[in-house]
Amino acid sequence: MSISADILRGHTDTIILAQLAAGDSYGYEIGKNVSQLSGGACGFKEATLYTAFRRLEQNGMISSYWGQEGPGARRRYYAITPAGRDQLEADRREWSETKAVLDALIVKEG
Amino acid sequence: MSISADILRGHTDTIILAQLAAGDSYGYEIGKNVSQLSGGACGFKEATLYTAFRRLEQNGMISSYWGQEGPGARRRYYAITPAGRDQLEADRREWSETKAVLDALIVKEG
DNA sequence: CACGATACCTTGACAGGCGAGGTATGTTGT
DNA sequence: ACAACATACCTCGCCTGTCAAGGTATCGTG
Repeated sequence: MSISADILRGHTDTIILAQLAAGDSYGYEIGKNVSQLSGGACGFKEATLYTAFRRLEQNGMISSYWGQEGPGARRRYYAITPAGRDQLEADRREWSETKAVLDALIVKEG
Repeated sequence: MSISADILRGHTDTIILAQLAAGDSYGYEIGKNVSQLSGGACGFKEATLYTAFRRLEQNGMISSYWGQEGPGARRRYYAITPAGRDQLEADRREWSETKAVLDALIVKEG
């Protein structure tokens, strides 16, 4: 986990939306995927993840439903909403600008 | 201010260190520089800035001294310490990794 | 039947950003 | 002379997102 929580802060929702843009998924899986995709550089703590789901659902960015697996641990699936896709678009644009701005502020001297 | 505070969070100290790496400066000036360098995309609120100075000084990343201007508003100058430069190096490396990881998580689908 | 993996959830503490408020000096306009 | 604004500093307390710690339930394996 070489990327600190404070730096990830603010990207949590975006990362979740990006995962859901590829298809419905559930908490445990999203957590695993993020760890894997980041090469272990970062990952969500469970509390962080579920807090984010509540927030996103309350804001209408995602919706949820219980999966119909046979017997076994139940899963709550999440789906991105149209509003969520709009938000993701905006977040991606913001991320693009963030990179440019922080490169100017952090990487370059003075 | 198109870059949200939550995204900037965690970069505050790094940005200040990067500014001070180019030479001693004081709060008001650093604030102006950051706004300018970011093209108005982001900026520090005063409270944020001065909180960060306290934190950085307490952690030995910067030191401070009062400027000797003639009459006029007094300025407290800050200088980066060797430990601060080490931290800045580490932060820059982390930023580099952050860009790669978040590109993988946010920009690419699934 | 114990143990680990899967899978969900809540509570309370903590830390950083910042709105709101304050102080003091110098300059500029009327 | 006096108001208004820019410079320049500071603190208090709220808000929000993260997360350690704790909990629940099911399934497969030894």
